Amino acid sequence: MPSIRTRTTAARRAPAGRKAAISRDDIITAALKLVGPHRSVSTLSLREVAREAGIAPNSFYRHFHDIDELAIALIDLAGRSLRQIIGAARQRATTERSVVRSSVETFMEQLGADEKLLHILLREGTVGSDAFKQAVERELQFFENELCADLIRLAEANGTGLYEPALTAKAITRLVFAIGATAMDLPRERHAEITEQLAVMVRMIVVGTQTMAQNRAIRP
Amino acid sequence: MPSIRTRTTAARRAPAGRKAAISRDDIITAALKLVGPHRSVSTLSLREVAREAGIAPNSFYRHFHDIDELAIALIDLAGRSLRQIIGAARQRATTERSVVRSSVETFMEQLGADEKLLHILLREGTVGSDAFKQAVERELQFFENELCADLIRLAEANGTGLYEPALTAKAITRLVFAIGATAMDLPRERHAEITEQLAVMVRMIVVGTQTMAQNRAIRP
DNA sequence: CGACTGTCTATACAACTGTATATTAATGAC
DNA sequence: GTCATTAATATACAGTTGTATAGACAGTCG
Repeated sequence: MPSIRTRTTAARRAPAGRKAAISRDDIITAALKLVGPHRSVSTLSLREVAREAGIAPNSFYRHFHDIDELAIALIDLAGRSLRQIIGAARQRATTERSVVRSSVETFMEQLGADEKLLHILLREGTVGSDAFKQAVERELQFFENELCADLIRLAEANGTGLYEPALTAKAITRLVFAIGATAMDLPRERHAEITEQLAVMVRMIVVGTQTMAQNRAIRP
Repeated sequence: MPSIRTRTTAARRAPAGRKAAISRDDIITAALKLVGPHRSVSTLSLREVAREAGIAPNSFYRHFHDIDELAIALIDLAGRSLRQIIGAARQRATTERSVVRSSVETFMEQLGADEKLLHILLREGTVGSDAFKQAVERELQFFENELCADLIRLAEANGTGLYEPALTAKAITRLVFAIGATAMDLPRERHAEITEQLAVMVRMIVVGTQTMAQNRAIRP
């Protein structure tokens, strides 16, 4: 039966035992070593990750309740990282045309680099548990929101209209991720070609939304 | 050492043994019972399918060399089935606007019906072996080609231009499948809403490609 | 009628999985 | 130094998987 003094000086959860020899991040790093173009997060086993991290299988539970919790952590990490990269690229571009171009190009560059993070985001959206898919969905929504704000900003700056900005952003985001997912498995020589195609496709959506806005303005 | 008479009367592979008690299709049917919104083809195990089909695990090998071969058969089946359904819907529609509408609506209807086939196509595109992904890619290409032909036909009939028909078809196909994949996990009440959104998105692409074609025609 | 041939089943095995239990080792508080 | 607390481990267990091997059954042909 614990004494009253169980409550330590520090208000919440004072570490009164052995120092942790391995951290959550170490496990995440180990998991990242295992995933790749031919290995999806959802097929990782607890034991496999533990082996790669050099710890006993059971030690995994000290840091993650589930293997799914690990997967969600990976997805969050991937989303945050990619949003930062794309965001930086977008801020460098000012005109609308170059925003499309530079975003698409940066996206495809990340695909070329063997950054596992993007692969995770692209591939794991359709498999795994519900919590799993919701995590990917959440990241995509972040992208949509940022893109939506950017589209509105540019439309105002350039005086072009915008039909349903939120839908436009959604269409662009989903299309880019879908095409990116297929490009992932293709040899790198074809990436340039796909970048061109992707830019044209996005252009279609942008021109479409502008034209539809104009037509609505003309005959309300 | 086999005698020369091993070659039977029938030129190729005469069935001279026990009649097959179970067929490839029976196994495919069993596998279809197992997949669904929360179960992907790539996670099916050989034993599981055999159990569902009521046969011994080893009997599986008589009909499929791999579990991957089964998966590819499922993908092919799903692709053929869906193409037929959508194709029929498209033939019923004549004007361009109704082609977009009815195709999208038929697509979403299929999603609502608990047809496992569409689920397979939507979900398995990004996971599994290479042969696996190629099978899905092949089916998507079929859709693209048929849609492309339809777009050209309609553009000529209506006198509207078309900027890069193949790219337009690709953009539409990928977008519809991407949105469909996310809709799959949502409650059915929201399907109507998503159908509307999807129709607008596709409209954006169509209007975009037409406008771009016009602009190209004006200043060549 | 045999004999053959192909289909299917039974049994078995090694590898792997997630997790339960008990044990050891390290750290900070007293 | 002692002791409680906690991290990490070792061992173990039941379940699953894919597949190898060998045998049992049912048709067909000579």
